[in-house]
Amino acid sequence: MEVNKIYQGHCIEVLQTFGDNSVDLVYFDPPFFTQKKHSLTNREGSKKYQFDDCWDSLDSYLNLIEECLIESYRVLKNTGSVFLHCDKTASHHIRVILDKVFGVNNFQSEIIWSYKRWSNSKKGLLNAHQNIYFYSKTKSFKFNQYYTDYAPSTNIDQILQERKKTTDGKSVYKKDKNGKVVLGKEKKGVPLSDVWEIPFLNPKAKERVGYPTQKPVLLLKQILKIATDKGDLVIDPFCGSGTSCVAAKILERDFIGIDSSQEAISLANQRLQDMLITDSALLKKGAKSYIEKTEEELHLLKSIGAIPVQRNAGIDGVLKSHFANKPVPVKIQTKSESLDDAIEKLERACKGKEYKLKIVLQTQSNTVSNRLFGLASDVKIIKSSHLLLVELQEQMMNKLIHK
Amino acid sequence: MEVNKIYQGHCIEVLQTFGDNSVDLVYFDPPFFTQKKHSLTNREGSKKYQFDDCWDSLDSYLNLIEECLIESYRVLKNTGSVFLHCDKTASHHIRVILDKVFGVNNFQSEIIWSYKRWSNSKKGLLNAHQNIYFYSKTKSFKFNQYYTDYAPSTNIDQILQERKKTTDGKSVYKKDKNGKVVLGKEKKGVPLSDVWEIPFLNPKAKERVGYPTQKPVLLLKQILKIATDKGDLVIDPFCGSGTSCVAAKILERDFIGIDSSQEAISLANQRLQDMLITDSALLKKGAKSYIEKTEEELHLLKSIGAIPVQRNAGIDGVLKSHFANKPVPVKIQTKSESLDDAIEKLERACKGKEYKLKIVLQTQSNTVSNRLFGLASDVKIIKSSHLLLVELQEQMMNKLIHK
DNA sequence: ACCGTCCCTGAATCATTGG
DNA sequence: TCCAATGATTCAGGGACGG
Repeated sequence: MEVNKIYQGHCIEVLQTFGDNSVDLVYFDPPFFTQKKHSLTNREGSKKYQFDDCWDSLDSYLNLIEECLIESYRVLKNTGSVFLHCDKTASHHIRVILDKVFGVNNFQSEIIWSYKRWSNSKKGLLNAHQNIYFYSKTKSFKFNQYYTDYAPSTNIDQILQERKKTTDGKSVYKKDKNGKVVLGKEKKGVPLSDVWEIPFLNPKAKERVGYPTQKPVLLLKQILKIATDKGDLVIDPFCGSGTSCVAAKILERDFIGIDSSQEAISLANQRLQDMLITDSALLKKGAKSYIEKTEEELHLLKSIGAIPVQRNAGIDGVLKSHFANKPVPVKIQTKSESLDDAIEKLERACKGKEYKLKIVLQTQSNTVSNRLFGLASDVKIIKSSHLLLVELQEQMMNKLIHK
Repeated sequence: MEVNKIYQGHCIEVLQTFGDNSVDLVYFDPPFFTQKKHSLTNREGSKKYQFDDCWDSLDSYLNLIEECLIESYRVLKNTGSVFLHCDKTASHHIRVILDKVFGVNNFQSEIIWSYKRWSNSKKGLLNAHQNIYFYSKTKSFKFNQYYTDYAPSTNIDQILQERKKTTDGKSVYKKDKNGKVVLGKEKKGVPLSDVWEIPFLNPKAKERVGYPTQKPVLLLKQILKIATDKGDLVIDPFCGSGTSCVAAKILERDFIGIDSSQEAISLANQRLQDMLITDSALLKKGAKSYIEKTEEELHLLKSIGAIPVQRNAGIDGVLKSHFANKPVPVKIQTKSESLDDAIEKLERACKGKEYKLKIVLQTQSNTVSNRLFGLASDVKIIKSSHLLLVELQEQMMNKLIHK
């Protein structure tokens, strides 16, 4: 059989043409049993891709999955494994099948792909994850240990210090004769956990090709990295728009894609030529880079019932409840700002918008604003409780001194 | 049946004594199916023998779960729901049972409790989550929507603008005839998602009591908050060390715990008793009940640079920096308290201690204190920024009306 | 009870502007 | 020309509504 190609056909029939023990990884991303038709138009609006995820019954769906998994099991090498991607709808039934086909003891992990996404008005909790089941064919499966950064709260410096036991059995940090701490051997980081926070493919991302249920390349790369080496063979029996194939090509793994839809295959082939991958700014810079407020500012905002605003200079928050049917923007005076500066910045940020009330939270005990006199401004000043406290203490101090 | 009590016995037998449609929430945290560990412990030693007596087979384990779920279903009100906490070993089988007993359509969410954990040297991915299945008895289940912060990458100032559809179906921001953007209605925040990152143990509280599978109180509180109201009845048929009972008590829900082990029950009662002892101690000082600080109070305290103090009726926090070489106690006026009440409580709590400054944070716009006149009290009143805001808005409203 | 259609959301990218 | 700030845009997937 030829690798690095996408085959058209029913996945079981195509799989049957492959030999035993020849594949390193099966990435299995079947329809999720949503009983819905999924359709999406591509970016130019020229083509509409859709696939039917409607089934006669749960049993007929599960039968297909089972047969396909049996074939997958057969073609896998002894060091191989399967990653089965599904969502809450049928995950439990599918895992029962996986137990049956691969064996309970070859269950390795339930990977949770978690993401933030635009919300909706559902009663209940917002859906924000999908499940990936990781089963190996045997105990001697291939696994590349992968280390992530330490949690931000971890004191890395401390971890790097060497430790010793004192005579009374306590563990303390070792110090040399000059009293300096001894740095220990290199630590690799924390082993990758089974909860993966990877951004959902945003509607605006160029990586999107218009195929429904498209997965981010990043997710597939992570799977391929931990379960295969360069040159290994990856099979995706429901390849759809071919994300797994793209990831395999990037990481120099061989791949075989299978899909029943000719349209999907053309699309996947197109992607393999273009290799259009956008790297997520969010992931590159980190979610923290968007946060520009200090803890104190956040507490102050929340204590007055405001939602923090991170992406607008001049506005630090918006009150949850409107005033006169309009939102109320809030600006916190910074240490280096005069009250007038703060007011001006807020005014500027509100240009072109009809607010009925704007708030500046005064945090510094400087003189009263000059700007407000004689001006018909709807900016109002409110002193922070902390400022009131500081002013009170100053007053009391003065009294104590004068005694 | 008596509430706020822990019963000893087989969960099914105890459940059978309860009436139909009488319970608001069942928190179901069964023992893990330890069939696999059974053989492991045989090799390693006799330490874990306590677990291996339970189950002959997976089927007998699942039978127990099923019977117990059937009883749980019976006792639940139509607005009630069940939260079933389980471990990956048998979670899929248990969910099949849940589908059977509660109905596929009453599946609401698979909650992922994810946590950071110390790494081990296991081959494969680090286990860092557990699953909680949320099923309701009927469609009209009780659910308290709970809103969280927007993602830092969201431009909230922008999404407050109203939108409209153009003739060609695109969504654009609405503008009035003067070219100004039109501001839309109030936003509450983002609905809580089904992935909950909660630390294994609350780092601040000395929560651990030594029971093997103890769950953090925070996790249980979150469940109770979204699925019950004050005064509702919560049942935990496998209550173990009684975390759910503790959470229920904190949040003023009624609870019934059931466990077969007398040891577990003593432990759970001990935990509840500890809370009671604190209560009675507080009663002597004049407190009414165990009060938990709300998030608002915590933000208020932190915004003025105070450290929250738990479980002291007269003092809610202490300032980080001393005044005149003495600590400064802070009390927040509660909604139902008059300013004088608050002052009196603070004074009483401070009796016998030489503070140079005591602060009451006024949160309600009631009349000025009478008590302070003519009294040489060192209690000082500071208005919360939120109160200042509310007063300002009232003033402005009055002006608008009088025009 | 069951379609199809429309409306509403907000995360995060892309596009444009401004310095 | 480059960078940061911010305005514009997309679309899954709920609910509501109408037939």
